[in-house]
Amino acid sequence: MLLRMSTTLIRTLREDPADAEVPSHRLLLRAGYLRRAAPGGYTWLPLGKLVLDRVAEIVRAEMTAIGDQEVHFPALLPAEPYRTSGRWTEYGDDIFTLADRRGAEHLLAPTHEELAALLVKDLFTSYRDFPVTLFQIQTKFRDEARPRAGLLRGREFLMKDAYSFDLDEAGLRAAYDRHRDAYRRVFDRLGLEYTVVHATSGAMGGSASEEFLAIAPVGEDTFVGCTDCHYAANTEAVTTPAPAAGDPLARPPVEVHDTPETPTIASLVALANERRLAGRDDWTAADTLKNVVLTVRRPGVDETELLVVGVPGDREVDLKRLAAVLAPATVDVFDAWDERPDLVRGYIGPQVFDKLGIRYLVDPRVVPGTAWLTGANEPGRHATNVVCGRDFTPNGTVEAADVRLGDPCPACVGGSLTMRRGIEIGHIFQLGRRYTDAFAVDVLGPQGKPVRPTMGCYGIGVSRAVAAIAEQHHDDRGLVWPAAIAPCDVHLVAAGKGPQVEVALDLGARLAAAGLRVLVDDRAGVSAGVKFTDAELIGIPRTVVVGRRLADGYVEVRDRSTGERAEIPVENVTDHLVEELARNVV
RNA sequence: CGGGGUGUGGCGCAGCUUGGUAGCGCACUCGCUUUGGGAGCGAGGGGCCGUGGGUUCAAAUCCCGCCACCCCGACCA
Repeated sequence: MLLRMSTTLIRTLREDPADAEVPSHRLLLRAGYLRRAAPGGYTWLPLGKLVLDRVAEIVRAEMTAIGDQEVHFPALLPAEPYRTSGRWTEYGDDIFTLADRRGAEHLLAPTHEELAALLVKDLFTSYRDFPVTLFQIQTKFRDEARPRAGLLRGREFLMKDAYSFDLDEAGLRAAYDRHRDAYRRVFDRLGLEYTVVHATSGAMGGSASEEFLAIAPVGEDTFVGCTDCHYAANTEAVTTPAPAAGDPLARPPVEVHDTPETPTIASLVALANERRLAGRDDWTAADTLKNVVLTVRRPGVDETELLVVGVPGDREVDLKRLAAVLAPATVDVFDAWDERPDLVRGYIGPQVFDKLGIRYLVDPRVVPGTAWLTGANEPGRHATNVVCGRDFTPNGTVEAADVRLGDPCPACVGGSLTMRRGIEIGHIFQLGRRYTDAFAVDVLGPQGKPVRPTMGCYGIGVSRAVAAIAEQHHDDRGLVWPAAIAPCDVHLVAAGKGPQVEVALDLGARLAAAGLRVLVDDRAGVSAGVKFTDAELIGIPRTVVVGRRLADGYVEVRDRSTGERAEIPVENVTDHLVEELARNVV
């Protein structure tokens, strides 16, 4: 392959585009890989398309290597299957919906679980046909509330999605593990530094789920790791170790105190110490029980219901974590205090929820036998020694409290949590039978009885992976592509007023004939300096300068990543580069 | 959806306070010179100033609405 800069649709920008903030977006625009064409939508220019295709090809190769079969579903779909599965309403505003000329409702698919299940139902009738996994690489559509950061969050993006079908749990686990391993090979080949974290399954439903996060400061996902062990999890999926339970009946009785003008935890703790409530002057926010009133709305239902979450007073309720637990229901902070005079704002205690019929969930730290300083459900009054399991009984526990640096690791003893940010580049799920149930996908089993397959689904953000690679592989001069996905292997720069352009084109043709992908900067009237800076911006692994030493029979070979330069005789260049390439690709 | 910011040739920006019909750098075209780290001189082309309305003799500039983009938050396989 030989691309000539003089004729290819490449236009580098000397300055940073004003509306591109993150490095990948800025550099992909500046170096001529992308142009913004629509809100959250980008045109891939020739260089960008080459990179995107190479990434997609690596993904495809690893998927087919584990026996997945490539198909291609339509992106434009009728609403019915999504109504049947419930996702038409669950996905809500994130789905692009449209009507055809007869007014029939359609959508632009955000993913294809429904279609995969229907396809298997359509074609397979016997247990002998299983297991099977289908995959496709296709443009996906989501009506993101806020597209941002170029390719990192678009409304239209390229995704590899795979769907496995197995007859039993063991088969599903095997398929899941097979994809987990394949994903590691994909991201290793792409040159990404990443981590695999436990995740929540969100609107997808199902049980086990892990996310692959490319580590980058601009990532939108915060994940935690452990200082001592291999534990890693998305913040939403972190579990809190519960303290040992005590005997609720061994605690002193509840005392109610006048605590005027203490609607906040800080003011309450200050007053409790000042007045030595319950004989103590060492109260801290962690001794208090904060009760946050929320409203929960189930998809497709108009009415909301009240939910109160109790957390130790030194923690905030992390709505993101709570929403992940409650999904697909959505949650908001309650603010209609006028409508509920029985809830005394700032002085709410859990003693009354049972009577009021309000659902009450607590942080795992609130175990039976723990005693709390909390509201007395009267203005200006709080109570001490309010004991879980004696004075109130929660309806369950919930992971809603914020996670902090230094919190104890849930997987080992003695480790503490660290926090970093990452870009979600892959996500794998054990879905179970949600979709096969929805469409009654049954096949004939060995005893002639129907068997219902169980599903897994596995996604890789292909276009997002390009951005993630750019985030991890650049310097202050431009992009520095790993050899496996660079748009070309060699960037030939013709620098000089003599026969350099002609020689460079000739050399380019020989390199291309030897199987290399070549970009030749054959632009006339462009100074050497401009060509060098453009080569650095574009970030192809090797630059070959055909310049002033040509007269002596030498060209210069530069390594974009290390900056190393070597003078090589022209006649040896082809062998030299072919050999280097072979070494790099290993 | 809430808060903040910005919309002026392809890109980066000035002009707006104090209305008078648009300018700078880069890029682009032509000519000559130059040619190993973002060249010089000369001559050019390209913008209904995001959009709709209003005020005014006159609006890029003042007023109102809308749209888009960026950042923070909410949301989000």
